[in-house]
Amino acid sequence: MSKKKKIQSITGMSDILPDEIPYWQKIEEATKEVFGRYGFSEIRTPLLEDTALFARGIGEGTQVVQKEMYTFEDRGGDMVTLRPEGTASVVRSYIQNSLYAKDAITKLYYKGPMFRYERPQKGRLRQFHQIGAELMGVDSPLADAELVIMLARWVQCLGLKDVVLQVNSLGTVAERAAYLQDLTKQLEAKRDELCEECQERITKNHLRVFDCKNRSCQALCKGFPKLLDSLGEESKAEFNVFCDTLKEAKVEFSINPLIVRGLDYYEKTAFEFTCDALGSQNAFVGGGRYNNLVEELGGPATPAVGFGIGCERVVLIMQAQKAEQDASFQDGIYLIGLDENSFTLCRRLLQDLRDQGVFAEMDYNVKSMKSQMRRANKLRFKYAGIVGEEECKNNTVLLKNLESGEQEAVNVGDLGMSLVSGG
RNA sequence: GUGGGCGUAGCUCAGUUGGUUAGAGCGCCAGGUUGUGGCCCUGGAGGCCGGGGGUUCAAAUCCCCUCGUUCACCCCA
Repeated sequence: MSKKKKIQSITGMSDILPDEIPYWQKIEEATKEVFGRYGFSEIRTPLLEDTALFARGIGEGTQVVQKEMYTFEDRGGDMVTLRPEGTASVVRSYIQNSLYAKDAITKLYYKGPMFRYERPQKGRLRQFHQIGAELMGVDSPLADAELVIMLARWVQCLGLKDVVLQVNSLGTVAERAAYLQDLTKQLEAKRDELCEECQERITKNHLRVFDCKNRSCQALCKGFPKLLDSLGEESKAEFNVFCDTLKEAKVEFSINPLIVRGLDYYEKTAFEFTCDALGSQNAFVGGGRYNNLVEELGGPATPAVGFGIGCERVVLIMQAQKAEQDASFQDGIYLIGLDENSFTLCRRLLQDLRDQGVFAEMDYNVKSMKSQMRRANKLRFKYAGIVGEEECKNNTVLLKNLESGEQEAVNVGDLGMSLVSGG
């Protein structure tokens, strides 16, 4: 090992190693398959955007914008930011490329890394990956429900267990503003009885008071009005349609009036998928409706609904719930050359087999048979192809099935065929 | 930004009240007589005990600082 100082990855930015890749590929396959079935097309946007996009889109006052963005000045003097979420970029692209002109309804999904400067913990990294979808051009609870149903099927497709879906309605911007004003008044009246943290929340995060762990705060909360109860008739009716549609599709959910979204643009429908396998950060999907964002970013007034999936969190669930890994043998052949001549023949054979579509491997140096056999077994190859003096002379390969232990001499020319048909 | 836990071999961890050449299991490599893997046996490589400073005759062990990591708060996917 070198004595030079080791360089390691940046805090909160981790490698996804080969062992973990199968989970990621399953997730990506399920996404392409399920989202495609619901009419969503993939879109890829840059990781780096004008800082103003997020400041305006997510909300100047949010914690994400104020404290968590990777923002810096580029060489030309412009302020740029590594995207902390995907929706703002998609909406920007939607406007910039006039996607609204192709059809009144636009369905897009994306996947990729996001960046937030936070303290890492279980299920939270500084570079993390999200899969998200946006349905633009429709203001209907049917669209909201469609997304949630799609997600439920996606969860099913991945085989995730013990998943809980919680839904809520935040009301329209006007309804929420009126409610918050009322709530603020009531909170102010009881200010002295609230804990220190909640006193701060009065001005910053009113709704968070509801899930304060402090017992006296909890007791007081029972007396405060709930946002869901204060909605107007229309919002309530829409929320009911949303819930009924989920029920029709046999999607189980519970109504949680405390579900709040952290980004400013959300209104009306809000939802979260959670799983206890995740620890403290237990939500792996969060989403909701945002009817003002497109206009806010300079596009035509366009209602929209969307969600974001935290991929690392999904991987955590899959790992926690994984079934026993089967250590079965995989199709393919490991070639073993016992001497220089045989080894050279094996190298040629290796290339032929690979060209025929066979998964084939071998060493780069002639080693003892024991050593080569051990590696064939370690890599879980179903077949070993042994070549020594005898085989060279007869132009054959001793094909050994490592699973059964049986072996037979096969003509070099027939090897590819017997592997393809017999494998 | 705040608080707690943990940094000893590639991995998981032992290491007694400070006391010789710092250990185990797994993994890796090589052998166990002629050309046969897994199981078993033997051997080997691999550690400035995260880094720096201090106390001491003596520090992996005690103290301080620092870095890293992890969990939680805040907040979020």
